[in-house]
This record gives sequence, C-alpha cells and structure tokens, in this order.
Amino acid sequence: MTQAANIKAPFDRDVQFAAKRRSVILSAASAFRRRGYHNTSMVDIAQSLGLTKAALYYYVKNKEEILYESHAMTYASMDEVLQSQQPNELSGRDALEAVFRNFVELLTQSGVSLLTDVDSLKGEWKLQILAHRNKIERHVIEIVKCGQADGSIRSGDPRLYVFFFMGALNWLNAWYDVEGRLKGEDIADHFVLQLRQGIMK
Amino acid sequence: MTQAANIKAPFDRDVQFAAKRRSVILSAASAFRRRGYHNTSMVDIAQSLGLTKAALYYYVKNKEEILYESHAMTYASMDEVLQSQQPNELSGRDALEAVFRNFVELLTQSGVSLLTDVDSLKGEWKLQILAHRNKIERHVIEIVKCGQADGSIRSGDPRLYVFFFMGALNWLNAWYDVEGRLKGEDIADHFVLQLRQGIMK
DNA sequence: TTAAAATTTGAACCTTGAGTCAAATTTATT
DNA sequence: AATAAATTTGACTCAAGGTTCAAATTTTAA
Repeated sequence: MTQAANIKAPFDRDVQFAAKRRSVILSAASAFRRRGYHNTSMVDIAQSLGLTKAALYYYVKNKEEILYESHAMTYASMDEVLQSQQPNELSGRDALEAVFRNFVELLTQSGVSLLTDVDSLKGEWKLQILAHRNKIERHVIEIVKCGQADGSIRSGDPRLYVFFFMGALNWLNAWYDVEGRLKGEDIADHFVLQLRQGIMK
Repeated sequence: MTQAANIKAPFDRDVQFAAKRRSVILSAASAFRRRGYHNTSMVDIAQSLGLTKAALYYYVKNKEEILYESHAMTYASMDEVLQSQQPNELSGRDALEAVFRNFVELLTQSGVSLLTDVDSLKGEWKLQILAHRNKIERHVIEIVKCGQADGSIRSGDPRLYVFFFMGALNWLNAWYDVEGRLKGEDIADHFVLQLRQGIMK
C-alpha cells in the first residue's frame, strides 16, 4: 500500500498537470476562434480560467505555444477521423462524405476549433503546422482521386474539390455558435448533401 | 484658359490624393489578406509603397481606418456585382451561379480581398462592416429563396446554402495566389459547377 | 503537524509598434 | 525665380501586452 501510494502519487500529479494544461489550451483556442489570436490577451485567457496571467506560464512557455498547441490538437483530431476510416469498403464518394460529416460534427459538437491564424506562428512551429495541414489535405485529395478512379466522383482537379470542402469547414467554424438556432446535426446533414451532389457525376 | 486652369488645378489635386489614398488601402488590404492584420505593421505598409510610416498618416487617420476601408471596398465591389444582376430574367439557380462566378472572378482577377478580421474593428466601425456583410448575405439568401420558389433550387435552409457558398469564397481568398498554377477562370468554372450541382434537385 | 513540492501571485520589466509633430523637402503657380 | 501649398520625413512619445521572478500560498505525503 505504501508502495501503491508511492507509485500512484507522482502519476496523479502528471495527469493533473496535463489536464490543466489541456484546459488552458482548449479555453484559449475557443477564444482565438471567436475573437482571433491577437484580440485575445493572456489576461483574457487567464481570467476565463479564474487564474492570473502569470500562472499560465507554469503550464505553457509562450503565448505562441498556446496557438501552436491549439492548431496541433485540432489537426490531431482530424487525423483520428481520417485514421478511423476503413478505406476499401466504401466508394470514394461515400468515404469523402463520411469524412466530411465527421469533420463537421467535430467542429460543432466537441469544442475543437479550426483556426486560420497560422501566420502568427514563426519559424519551425509554423512549418510544422503547415506540414500537418498539408498532410491532411493530401489525404483527402487521395480520397477524391479514389472516387474519380472508381467512377463515383466527377473528373476535375482534386485540389479544387478539397479547397471547396475545406472552405466550408473553415467558415462554419467562424460563424457557428453552439447556442445558436442551427443545430450541429442539421448543418452536417445539409452540408453533406450539398457536398455529395456537388461532386457526383 | 486662366479660368480653366483655376478650375482644373484643385480638381487634379483631389484626384491625386484620392488615388494615392486608394493605393495605400489596396496595398494594405493585400498584405492583410496574405499575412493578417496584426502581422502587418504600418512600416510594412509604408515600405511596400516606398514611403515612411509617418507619410501614411497624411492619407489615413488610423491603422484601423485602413482595415475599415479595406472591408468597405470589398463589400462595395460585391454590391456592384449584386446590383448588376437583372433579377427576373434568370432562374434562381442561374442567378446564384452568375453571382458566385462574378464573386470568384472578383477575388481572383481584380486585387479585391475578402478579409476575415472583422474583430479588430471596434465600435461603430465594426457594426457598419458587419451590417454590410449581413446585407449582402441576405441578398444572396433572397436569390436562393427565389430559386426554391421557382423550383430550380432544392429545399432546405437557405442560410446554409449561403454559408457553404461564402465559405468557399473566404477560403479561396486565403489560399489563392495570383502567381500560382491554378488560373482564376478554371477555379471559377470548377466552383460554379460544384455549386450548381450541389444546389439543384 | 510539518516540511517539501507544487502552484499561484503581485509587481515589476521590456519589446513592439501605433501615433504625433515640427521641420525639411518637393511640387505647383505666378 | 519666388512663394505658397502640398507632401514627406526623422525623431520622438506612449500604451498595450507579453514575459520574468522572487515571494506567498496551497497541496500532498509521512
């Protein structure tokens, strides 16, 4: 029991710390989404958590690191969506539709935010986030290509399908309000239908 | 002739001034689009015009005023597009398609930028820009409703059609590069087709 | 109960970039 | 060429907000 306590205690600490760090980032990300990165001060972030500006620096190196982690979290979630697909069971069109639906639900249901302010990141951080975004876009482009190969998606530059697609997501993220009249699932239904029709032959 | 000169001289001055002021705003708007409002300093704006920071204040009251005028110019151009439509000659779908094509061409061909950073405007300025944007959105929503009434557009919440639509435009504006491989007209063709199919029955 | 570790804070510091202004320079007019 | 107006500038001020840190407070384990 003494041993159990010895082992458990430091573990709990780390979990606590990680959880609080995560809540800092999620709360900040939500503010960044609503007001923008530069219109959100460290004081704002701290206050919305009942803390002081200085306390944030116990969890985080920089303001920029918060932005980086916000982006990273979002793209990690999107990666999960992409990984959870069983690639060969569906037509390209159905696969794209499923991914799109999951993305819309991710942005409306869980608190994940798709941020646009990549240019406030510098150097390596910026490169990493852009690379991650590109990776995701390329993955989706591949799905479109599969759909064109199996005949379920119209011909045309696959990148343009994906840009259209990503545009809807980014904009959704900007106007969607959890408290608003439009419910996440309805939005998903509409968007998915519009996408499906837009890409079929 | 003396009179002609007297009349002409002050007029020329105003034209010069207005033209230079306009070029300040256009140049700044382009930088805002590429790097973001807060990542663009007054020095940056001045340098790209071969001027000094201080000289900008001869043409403009504020940095915020530049942002305001950037937004205002864009929405004025979009208004022109909407006004140039002959409403009753086309089906709703065709009208929407025409508007969308013109918007895409506006953003790719002329230097007009659709900025997202409304939250960096304060008070009355912010309200005016939001009102202008709403007005345009409502206009487009009306077109969608016409299309639903005349049977050329599928049923469904008209706002969602417009959000999808606006998302594509905003995102286009973020990634489009005049120097890039994708040519404006091709993008317009693709986007219009995807929209058309996406909204028809 | 106590001491060590973890967490939080108040009060500064420091950098960046917006904005000002009187003086210098350029341009237009006679 | 002379002068008045328009335009531009260098050098400065100023505020906002990100960052630091030593000290205070809270939490945990024995």
